[in-house]
This record gives sequence, structure tokens and C-alpha cells, in this order.
Amino acid sequence: MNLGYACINMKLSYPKKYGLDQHRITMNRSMIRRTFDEKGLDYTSELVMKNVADLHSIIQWNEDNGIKFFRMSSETFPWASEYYQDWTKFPNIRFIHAMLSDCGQLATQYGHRLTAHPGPFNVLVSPNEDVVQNTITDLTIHADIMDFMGLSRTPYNKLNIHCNGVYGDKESALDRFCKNFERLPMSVQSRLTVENDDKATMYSVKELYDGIYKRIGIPIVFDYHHHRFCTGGLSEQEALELAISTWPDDIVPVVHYSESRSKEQLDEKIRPQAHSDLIKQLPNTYGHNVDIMVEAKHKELAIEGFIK
DNA sequence: ATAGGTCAAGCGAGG
DNA sequence: CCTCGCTTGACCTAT
Repeated sequence: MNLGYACINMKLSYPKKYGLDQHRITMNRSMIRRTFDEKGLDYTSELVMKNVADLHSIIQWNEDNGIKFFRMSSETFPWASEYYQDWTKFPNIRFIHAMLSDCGQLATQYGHRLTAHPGPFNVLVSPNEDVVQNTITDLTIHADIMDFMGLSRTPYNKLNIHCNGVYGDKESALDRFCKNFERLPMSVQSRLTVENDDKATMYSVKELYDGIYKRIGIPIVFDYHHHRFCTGGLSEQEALELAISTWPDDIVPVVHYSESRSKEQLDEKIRPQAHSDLIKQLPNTYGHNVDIMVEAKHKELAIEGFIK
């Protein structure tokens, strides 16, 4: 069982704040549209080179600190949708490829599991063709980066998304998910997973199982915290085990765990779905071997105390 | 150097 | 109709 954290390393991102005498390390350097238009691809490439170099540092930091599970940021290549069609034309692409390849080799050598979680704008269930097209683009970019790293084309290195829409008709929305799945490149299809939602009106594990897994066979990521708000009539154990059953035998399933911010901060005004800074405990895995992605605002600091 | 306003994309919930 | 939150705050300008 591995514990992981997502996208940001607090100590490395804010070294001063945590009393470290070193420069900032982050894979989240980005820019607004206007800057992208003004400064162009050369400047973009500079940010990307720093981001991928820092990914290497983060992997090494993770190894040094006993962490073997990490979700990569989706912001490593700012505005990638504007240039992903032909990576070979991107400035310094040889350096970037080499660095990503090194990152992948390092992770593989250390036995680290690297995953990604493309954002809420990825809506495979959308009735709007433009939205679906943008989704295909964003997922393809994520998969390309994983390919550059030499990561497996399996859900071991998962690309995880939510359905992200209902439109008053789940049945047809789920239909569209399965139909649009066929339009994705193999680099995406082979890694894609889907996660249960934190709203009762959206998708429970059971609904994802019936509507997606049964038809296209992609694994379900079980989120403990979300399940509390959308049980689909299943207990935690039932939902967990149903999700686990969708994973290939030779790949350890991933689950997400977080705790309520309103409880942690003793503030009832905070919406119950919000994530806490830290966690008090680990989830009950009911004896199953899973990798646990801990979604806490303070990132790696939340799991430090649980790493053996 | 820091603070405050601003910032690609989609959706649903809450005010 | 507007804002928030989500995966994840980070960027940019004025002071």
C-alpha cells in the first residue's frame, strides 16, 4: 500500500515558509493568455523546461522521503493545446524529451507510481461537440507527456477524470461517455479511469459501474470522501469493493481519501465537501491492497506522519 | 517585496 | 444572475 499526494510539494514550493534555504521547486509555472500571446513559444518553453526539471527534483525528493505515489500537475505545459499538434516544433523539445524520459526512468527505477488527474473541463459526456473536442485534446496532451516519460499504457499510470455533467439525463450522458471513449487515442484509452462524484445528483460508484465499466471496462477510482455525499445506496465497503473489482488483477487499485474541512476547522459554514489541510487517520481498506491518494490542502505534509 | 485583482476551459450548487 | 469549487492557486501589476 502506497500513500500519495497531488501536484504540489508544499515544502519545495514555499521553501521560505517552511524554513528551507533553497530556491522554489514546482511543476506549476504557468501564465495568462495575454502573456502567452506576447511572449510566445520561446518563453513558454523556458517555463516548461523549469517545470520538467523540477518534476525530476520532486521525484527524487519523494524517494528521499519514502513517498512512492505522486499525482503529476496538469500545468506543466502551459497552453499546450496551442502547440501539441506537433511537439517537434516546440523550442528545446530535445531537452524536454530527455528530461521527461529521465523522470520516467527515475520513477520506474524507484518503483514510484505516477498518475494524472486532468481538470474539470474534461467532459466526455458533453452534448456539445466543441467541449468533447477540447476534452480529447487535453486528455491526449496528458497521455503524450506520459508517453514521453515512458510510463506504462495501463491504469497503473492512470489518467483519471470525472463525468463532470448530467444535463438532466444520466443515461444518455453515460452513453456519450462510452461513445466518445472510442474516439480517444490508445494512449488515453489504455490509461483512463473514472471517479465517483461528491454530489447526490451526480455519479455514484454503482452508476459508473453499470453505465461505464460494464460497457467499456475502464477501472473506477473510489473516493471515500465523495462517497459520503453520493452513496448510490451502497455502504462504504460495498462501493470500495465494487470499484476494486473493476481493476485488472495485476494492478493495485487507486482510491482517493480526504477529510472534511468544516470539521477540521470547526466551521460549519464551510461546505462539507471541502478538503481539510491535514488528515487525522487513514481510511479503512477492509483488508484490500490499494494505493491511497490523499487529497489534503497541505499535500505531502498530510501524509508525512503516516509514512513508515 | 508584498498585496490585491485577475485569470482558458464546464458544470452544478448555493446565494 | 453571480460566485464558488473542483485537480491545483499562480500570474501580473501597482505600490
